[in-house]
Amino acid sequence: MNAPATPAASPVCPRQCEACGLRRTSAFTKVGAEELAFIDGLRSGTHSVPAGGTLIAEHRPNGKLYTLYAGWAFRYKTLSDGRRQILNFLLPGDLIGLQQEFGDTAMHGVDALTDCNFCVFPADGLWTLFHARPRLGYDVTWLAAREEGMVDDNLLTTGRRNATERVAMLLMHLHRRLARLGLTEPDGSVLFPINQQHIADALGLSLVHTNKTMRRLLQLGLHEISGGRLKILNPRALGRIAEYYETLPRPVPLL
Amino acid sequence: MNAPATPAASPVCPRQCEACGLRRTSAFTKVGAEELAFIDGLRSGTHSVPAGGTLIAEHRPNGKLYTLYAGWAFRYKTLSDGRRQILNFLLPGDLIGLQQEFGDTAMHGVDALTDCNFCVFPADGLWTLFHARPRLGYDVTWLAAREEGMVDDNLLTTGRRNATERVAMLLMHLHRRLARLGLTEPDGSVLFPINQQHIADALGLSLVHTNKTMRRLLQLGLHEISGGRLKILNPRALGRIAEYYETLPRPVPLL
DNA sequence: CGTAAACTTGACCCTTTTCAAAGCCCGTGG
DNA sequence: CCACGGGCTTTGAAAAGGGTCAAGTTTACG
Repeated sequence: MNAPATPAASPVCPRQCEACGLRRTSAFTKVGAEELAFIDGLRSGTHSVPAGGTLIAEHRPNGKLYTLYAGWAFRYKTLSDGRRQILNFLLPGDLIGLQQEFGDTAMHGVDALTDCNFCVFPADGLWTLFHARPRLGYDVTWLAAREEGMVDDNLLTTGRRNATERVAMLLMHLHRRLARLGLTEPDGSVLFPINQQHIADALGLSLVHTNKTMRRLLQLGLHEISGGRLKILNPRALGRIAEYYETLPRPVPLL
Repeated sequence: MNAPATPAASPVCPRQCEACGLRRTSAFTKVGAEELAFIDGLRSGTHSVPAGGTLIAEHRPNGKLYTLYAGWAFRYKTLSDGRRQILNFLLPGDLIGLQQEFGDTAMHGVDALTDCNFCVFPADGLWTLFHARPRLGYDVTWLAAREEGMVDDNLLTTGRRNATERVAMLLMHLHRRLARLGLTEPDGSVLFPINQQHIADALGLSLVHTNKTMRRLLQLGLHEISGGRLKILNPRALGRIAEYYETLPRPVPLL
């Protein structure tokens, strides 16, 4: 379907946006030379966070905006006694920090799952962007709406699906997103750098129950996880269980 | 704190945005005359939906944008067997339909809880708006980020809080939002046009368990619901249970 | 005053959580 | 080369929170 140059090939953000590995990908909307130059000018630098590190600490809003260039990360919120809810997983191309920018109630942390590289945009960059490049402003809103859509889905999953359905949903969802980024191996497997605790926290389940549920699915031969990679063996069955609907792939804006 | 003219006073959208009852309220950001005129020009009309009716049917995307002028509504998603998850409640001033506009995966229904009046903006209005009025584009993004923040909160609630905490959270959350809109009566009570089924669907609980949980809270004297009105009797206790953090009120953009 | 919708309650069952303890994988250091 | 330790996964058993079923009861309203 799509076999773009994998962004993982060179995981470090290039100096110039024109050399951006992500943009080569068919996953993102094409953007004019002028706009590209503008983005390049707006970008204040890059930042990298090692696996397990935190990009944004909860309750400590920072106005900066980031685009995840390479790696996996996740957004989360916690309660005072340590209960944690993962809001969504972040993959290359995702824009991070909009809520912070607007200094609203939305406070959440962002941690890296693998070594991550981010492009950094200054706090007041958005304002500039909206004025100078309405088209890009529109794109930002698009991205915001898209991310909200993902959280909506997670809310449905967490609120109304049972454990088996939840796991099936998560596997299908992540696999599809990675596939769209061209991050699948020829054998159909994808990198899967999250452990069962992350899955439990994303799905609102306990670790133990998550494990037992995944074990059951595993024994049914619906998927396979080993060596930090995930392979979906029976997408139809998993999709049916999760009531997962494929949506037509569509290029996504990239800041 | 704020005692603005209640929008509910005249529940029908006025012809001209300049006469907008909502804008009189201290809850919304002031906007220049030019921008106001622009919004007025953009607005293609008004629409009203009776209590129980639906503004947007699930899985049937319509490109229009709406601003809820008066009334209560809610966004939801359902599974094929009827399980329903309410994503969030919509109160006056909320912008509706961004996800649709962008035609992404985010498919959800919007139903009216009370008789509702909406201002309608055409499908391609956003594009125009971003180009002609960057400031308003920025506002739209702000609203999108704010709504995502609310869904984030709901996800934490549904995924990691127990039944009692969930109910406490919902009551505090709605009461605060209404208070900010100036929709509290002198006695501190607010309109509360939702039934226990709605609460259950918003919190990811069953109807029966929701009832038992609310009954317990009621007997503790933490709140009071009758005649379609809610009064918080012990905000401190409810807030503590929910681990609810008050955020400083702040004017919100209005389209 | 009658009907329908919404709220309550009790009993029972089951999914999920909690607690506790092994087992496994792997990198480190002796 | 092997023992050791830490993180992650697996399992079992027991408890609990929440779901389901099946009536009632109250309230709203025509």
